[in-house]
Amino acid sequence: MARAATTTDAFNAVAEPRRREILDLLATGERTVTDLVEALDVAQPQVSKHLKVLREVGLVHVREDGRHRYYRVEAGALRPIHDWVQAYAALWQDRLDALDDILTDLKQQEQ
Amino acid sequence: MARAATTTDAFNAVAEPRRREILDLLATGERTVTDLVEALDVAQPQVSKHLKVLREVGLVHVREDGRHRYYRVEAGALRPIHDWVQAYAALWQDRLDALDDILTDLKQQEQ
DNA sequence: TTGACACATTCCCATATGGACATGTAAGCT
DNA sequence: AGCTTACATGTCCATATGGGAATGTGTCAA
Repeated sequence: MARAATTTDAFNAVAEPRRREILDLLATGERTVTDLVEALDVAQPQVSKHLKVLREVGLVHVREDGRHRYYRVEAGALRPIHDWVQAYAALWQDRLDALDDILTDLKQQEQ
Repeated sequence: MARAATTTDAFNAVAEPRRREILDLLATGERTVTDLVEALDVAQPQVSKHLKVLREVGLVHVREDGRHRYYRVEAGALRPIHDWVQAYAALWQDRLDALDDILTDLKQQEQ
C-alpha cells in the first residue's frame, strides 16, 4: 500500500503547509479563490485543488454567489487533532514543572 | 514535486495512524521494539521504519541497552501542532457559545 | 453573441510512500 | 565458535502526491 490519501482525514489534509496557510487566511473570514491566489502567490489551479482536499475532509465550506465562491473555515473539523495532541500537552507541561522544581532547588542551594 | 516527506516535520510524521498509535503506546512509558510489535500486531520491520521516521522528526528518543532499544516519547516535538491547532479552538468555542445562547433563548421561549 | 472573468478539472510526471519479504548486524547464550 | 534474539536496513511495487500547463464550465458585461 502507499501513503494514505490526503483526503483521508484532517491529519493528512493539514500535513501540507499550503493548506495550513489557506486555513490561516480563512481564519479571519470568508475569502474567494482569487483572494487566496493573490495572498498566497500560488497558481489558481493549485489553490483550487488544495481547497478541494480541504472540502472533502470538511475543513472548509463554500458559499456560492454568482461566479464567486466564498470559502470559510470549519474549525470543528480540527477537533480530532486538537484532542489527540492535547493529551501530550500534559507531558511537556510536566517537564516544565520538573524544570521549575530544579530551579527552585538551585535557588535554595544558593541561599 | 511530490508530497512532502514524512520526515519533514511533526505534521507529516503524525499523519500516519500507526505512528500515532506508537506514540500513544509510548505515552505511558518506555517500550522496546518487540513490545511495540506485539502490541500493534505489525511486522517488526514496519515498526522499525515508523520509529525511524519518528526519530528523524524528534518525536521519540532511544535508550540503548545491550540488544534492546527503549523508545520514549518526546512530547515537546508536538508543540508546533498544538500551537497551530490551538488558535482554531477559539473558533469552535465561539460556536459552542453561540449554541449556548440559542439554547438559552429556547428555554426562555418555553417559559 | 462575443468576450472576459472566476473557478474547477484533467493530464503529465518526478517522487516518496507503506507493506511484504529478505537480508544485515550486533549482543547474549551455551 | 555456533545459535538465537533484537533490531535495522534494503529491495520491490502499487499508489497518491503536488506542481505545471492546458482545458472545461458557468457567470457577468458589452
